[in-house]
Amino acid sequence: MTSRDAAATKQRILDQARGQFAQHGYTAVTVKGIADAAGVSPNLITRYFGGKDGLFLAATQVAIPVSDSFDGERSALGSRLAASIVQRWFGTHGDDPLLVLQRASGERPEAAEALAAFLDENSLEPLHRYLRESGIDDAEARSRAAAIDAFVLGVSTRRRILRWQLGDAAELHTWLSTTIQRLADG
Amino acid sequence: MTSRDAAATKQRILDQARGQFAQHGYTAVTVKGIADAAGVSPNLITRYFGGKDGLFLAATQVAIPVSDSFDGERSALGSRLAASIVQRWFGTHGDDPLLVLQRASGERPEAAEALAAFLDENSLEPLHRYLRESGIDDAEARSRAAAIDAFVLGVSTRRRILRWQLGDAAELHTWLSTTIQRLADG
DNA sequence: AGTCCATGTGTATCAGCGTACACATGGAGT
DNA sequence: ACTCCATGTGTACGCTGATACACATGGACT
Repeated sequence: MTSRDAAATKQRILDQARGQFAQHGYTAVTVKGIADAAGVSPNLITRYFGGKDGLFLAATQVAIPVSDSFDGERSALGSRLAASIVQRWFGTHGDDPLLVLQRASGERPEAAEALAAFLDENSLEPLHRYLRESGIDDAEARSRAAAIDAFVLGVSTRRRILRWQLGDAAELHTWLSTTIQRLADG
Repeated sequence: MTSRDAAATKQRILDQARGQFAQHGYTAVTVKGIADAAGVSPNLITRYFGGKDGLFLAATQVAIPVSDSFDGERSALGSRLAASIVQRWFGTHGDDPLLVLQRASGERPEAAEALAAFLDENSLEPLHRYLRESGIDDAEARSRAAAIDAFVLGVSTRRRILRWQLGDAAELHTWLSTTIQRLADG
């Protein structure tokens, strides 16, 4: 029907793909399933993305968020990080490519690598640098950075993989904020 | 060949199944793959476990560890928990049914539920109770328990899903111990 | 030695998946 | 009005996965 707009159709397919991959991983998701959800024939997926593999690849292109959480006093680091996380979870529309990567990490080794690399670059390393620059000894900074990183990943996993119930945004912010601050200050 | 011992064969199948499910989830693993790895015809899986589903079910039966980590002073809680975790990771042979549950959580909803329930019962709740009994206000105890729980899950995910490198057992113990203690003490 | 059942295999079947190939059709440009 | 290509579909095909069915065989027991 008629909407005969290639760009929009592509986007619809991509959205549905991300949604299903984010929920069920790679193998368990079928091309036909995605096509049906997008209201399209399976062939279009082959045409537009070169096949299931290409579609998956396209669905995992992660937009790197410019994080300003690492500018400012350490006393408010927890608050800034918490705000950034809460916003990412409650504010963003559509499924997170990072979740797709985590879900598919067992079936596609490169997904695990990509996710690990992303977390290293965008969480672990910046944290480490920030803490060190705030006057903390290198080894200790590394240790605390790893703790915060693991904590955040754990919360994310609890919430998105295991469907955790954790109150509203404000409550979540408070909890994340104080916990992260605690880990940062030692 | 020749070993014609039903119990042993069953166990071999089960071990291989756990290994593959723990690595790749459910759908991506094939009955033939497990059978080959176990040196057996696929039919035996149908016969002994009633099919792929039954095998998965059998592979996720988790032996509940009697935890003594919650006996003792709070000042050493981190150390006791860390020891328990390290031992579980370095000491145990074979793959962890809990990892199977986590990996399959997207493809089999009941796996996600089972894992969440297990963590609630064996991590979150005991922690909450322990902290409260050690004289901490209820809401605060709940908050700290959730923090420790999420942190441990995060470390586990980083390590097992994303193949984290984190030194030897002793080093890991120290880090876990101090971090958990920090979260417990507030 | 002979019987019989637990233990295991070879082959066939059926369904579903990904995708290639031929075909339809709307709509922009002339 | 006509052409033509981008956009989309219907059908078919090969492959693989799970499992059902018929068959083989070792070894415990008489």
